[in-house]
Amino acid sequence: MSGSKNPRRRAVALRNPATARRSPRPAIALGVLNFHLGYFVRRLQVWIFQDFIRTLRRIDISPAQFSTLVVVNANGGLSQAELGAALGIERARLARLLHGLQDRGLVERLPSDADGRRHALRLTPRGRVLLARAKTLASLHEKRLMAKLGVDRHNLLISSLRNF
Amino acid sequence: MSGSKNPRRRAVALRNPATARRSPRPAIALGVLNFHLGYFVRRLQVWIFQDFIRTLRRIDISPAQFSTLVVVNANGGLSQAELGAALGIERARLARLLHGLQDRGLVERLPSDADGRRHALRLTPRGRVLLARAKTLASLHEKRLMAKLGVDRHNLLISSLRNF
DNA sequence: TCAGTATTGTTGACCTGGACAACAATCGCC
DNA sequence: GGCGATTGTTGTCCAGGTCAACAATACTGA
Repeated sequence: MSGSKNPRRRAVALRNPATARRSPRPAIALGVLNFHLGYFVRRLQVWIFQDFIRTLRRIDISPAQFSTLVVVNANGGLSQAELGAALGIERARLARLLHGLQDRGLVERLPSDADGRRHALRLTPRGRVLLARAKTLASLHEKRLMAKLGVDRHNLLISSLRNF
Repeated sequence: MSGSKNPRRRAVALRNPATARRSPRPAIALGVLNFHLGYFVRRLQVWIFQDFIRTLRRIDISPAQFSTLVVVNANGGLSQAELGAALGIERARLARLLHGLQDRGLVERLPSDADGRRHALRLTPRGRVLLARAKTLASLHEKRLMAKLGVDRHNLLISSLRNF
C-alpha cells in the first residue's frame, strides 16, 4: 500500500522547466482577473478594513460598529430594522452587534411608545463621546487612504460610488 | 430585584416624537459615512460577491477558488507562496483551499524538482475544462455588474484600481 | 562541513461574520 | 377578534481570517 489511500498523494516528479525555475520569477500574471472589477474592489476593501481596524484598535471599534454608531447618532430613535436596512446588516447579526455596544454603555434601546416591537436606538452620552473620538481616528484613516490612492482618485471613487 | 441583574435591561419608555414617528421615515441619514470610501467600497464588494456566488453556484466555484484557478492556469508551476502573495491569501488558508480543489481533481501539486519544499501547481485537464466554464459564467456576472454600474463607470473604476 | 536560521507547506485551534430557521411579542387588517 | 406580517432574539451552521506549532527542506556563514 504505497500510500494510495490518501487521495491527495503527491504525483511523481515532473521535469518541467517551469517547476525548476530558480531565478526571481517575473511578476505573476493575473490573467482574466484584470477584467473583473470584483478582484480589485476586494483588494482595496481588504486594505481599507485592515487600516481602519488598526487605526481604531485603541478604542476597540470595528468598521461595522463605527457605521452603526454614526447612523444611530444621525437618526435618533430609529429601529433596528431601519438601521439594518440602511447598513445592509442582517437583523440577527445586528441584534448581537447592538448588544455588544449596549453592554459597553454606548447605545441604549428604549421601547418605542408607538410600536411595542421596536426599539428606539440612541447613543448614550458616553457613546457620543466615543463616537467623536472614533470620527477623529476614522478621518486619520481616511487621510491615509487618500494618500495611498491619490486625492484625485479618492474623490473620483467616492463621487462615483456614492449614488450607486 | 426587578431584573436589575441583566445589564441589558430596557429603560423606561421615552416620550419622544422621534420614537413615536409613524409616518414613513425619510431616508436614513448616513452622516459622516458619506465621506468614507470604505463604506461604499464595502457595499459594492458585497453586491459583487453575492452576484458572483449566485452566478457560479451551479459549478460550485467561489470567488477565491476562481481567482486561484485563473492564476494557477496563467502561471504554470508556481508555488503556493507565490500564489498566496499574488492573491493576498494567507498560506494556511490557501493550503486548505487547494486541498479542496485537489480533492475535486481540478489542480495537482507536483513536487518541484528545484526545491523540495515547494509544490508546483498545475491545473488538471478537468480543471482547465471547469475553468473555461467558470470564465464564461464570470463574464456573465461581469456584464451584469457593468449594467448595474453603467459601462462608463465600470471602465472608470477598473482602470482606476488596476494600477493601485 | 555543518550548525544555526529561514522558508515552505500542513495542521489544529480560535474567532468573527454571514446565513438561516425557529420563536415570542406585537401590530395591522379584515 | 382572529390571522398574517413585522420586529427582535436566540441557536446553529459554515466560510474565512489569524495565529501558533510543526516537519521538511534550503540557505548561509564560520
